[in-house]
Amino acid sequence: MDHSQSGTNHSDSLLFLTDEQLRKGIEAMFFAYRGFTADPDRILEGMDYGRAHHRALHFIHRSPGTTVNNLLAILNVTKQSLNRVLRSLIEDGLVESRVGRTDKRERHLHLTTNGAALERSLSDAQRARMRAAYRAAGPGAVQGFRQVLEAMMDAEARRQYQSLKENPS
Amino acid sequence: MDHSQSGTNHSDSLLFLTDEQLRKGIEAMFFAYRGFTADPDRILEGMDYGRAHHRALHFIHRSPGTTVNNLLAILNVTKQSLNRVLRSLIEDGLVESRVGRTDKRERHLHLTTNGAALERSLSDAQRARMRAAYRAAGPGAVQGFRQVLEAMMDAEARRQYQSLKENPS
DNA sequence: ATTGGAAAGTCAACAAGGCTGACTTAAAAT
DNA sequence: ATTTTAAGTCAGCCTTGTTGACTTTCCAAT
Repeated sequence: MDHSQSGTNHSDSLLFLTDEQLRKGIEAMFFAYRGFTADPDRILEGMDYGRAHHRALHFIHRSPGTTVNNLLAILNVTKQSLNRVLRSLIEDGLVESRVGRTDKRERHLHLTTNGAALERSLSDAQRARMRAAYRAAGPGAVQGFRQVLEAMMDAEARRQYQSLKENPS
Repeated sequence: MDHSQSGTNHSDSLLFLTDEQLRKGIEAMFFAYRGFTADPDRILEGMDYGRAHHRALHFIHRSPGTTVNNLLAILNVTKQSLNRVLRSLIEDGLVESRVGRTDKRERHLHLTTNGAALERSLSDAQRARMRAAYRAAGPGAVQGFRQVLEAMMDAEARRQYQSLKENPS
């Protein structure tokens, strides 16, 4: 790769993207993601839970009855890592694991009443921030935001994101 | 908070934001951040370094001569945590720590030639993805993306983000 | 000039949440 | 009947975050 221009190029594309513009985008992602996770993190600190538990609760809420394997594919962690999280959620009565009726090897995951309550308090906080950000940025910004994020995903993540999109619970 | 409508509200704002729209934004952040960090993570795996080292290299490159305290404020970690990372970078000759000339308690951080080379390979990869995402999303999307991210930051992070903005290296 | 406090660094101990590898059980698929 | 798949578990390791206690250096105010 040619570094003599540090990658800046004003001539070979539809957009004029300077390294400076790209770097601001990178830094915006870094600082914004911190804000994005801040409220749920605050709620969970002091409980025995962390961000990993939040993710599990979110996607079980999103796709009730999902299997462990489905969840592994979405979260992109090892089953040992997920299992530690799920075990504590099940032991604490926030998640229920039901043996599959057609395929008894599978475990189908559901939130209990308590689990749904915690998930809601976490997602309320996160939605409140997202709502405030959307409103501050204005209607036009929302679409651009989602378009850039979607284009930033790996192909497999985008597939998962879109299939969640098409399958609203 | 009233959950009877799960937070959906079509009447008290400029924007019509359903919980579904907000949740898609949340999931977009989750999947996109994974893509955002994927390329540098791949480069660093196998080296003794991780994401924490990447962050330090990025902001030292961004603000050469920054002090340890400045870096702590930006990264929002404890000095013990940062110190472990900085120590390995200094030992390996990627970062240089210079005693301050006016205030000798301070250490001013600079990338060495080797440090700058690694930082460049990391940021080249990250910029390439950001550039591709921007181009795929189109010119209008870029501004919306940045506006929403900026509005999503905590006040202090936004201040830091903007002061980096106003002070291009 | 002394002292108080800030900046930096270090040590020890710990926790969350990733990982690999090896292994079991049960059930489905071939 | 055998192989493969889904789930779960145990042990051990790594990175990166945390607290708390402590030292050294050095500026700045009294």
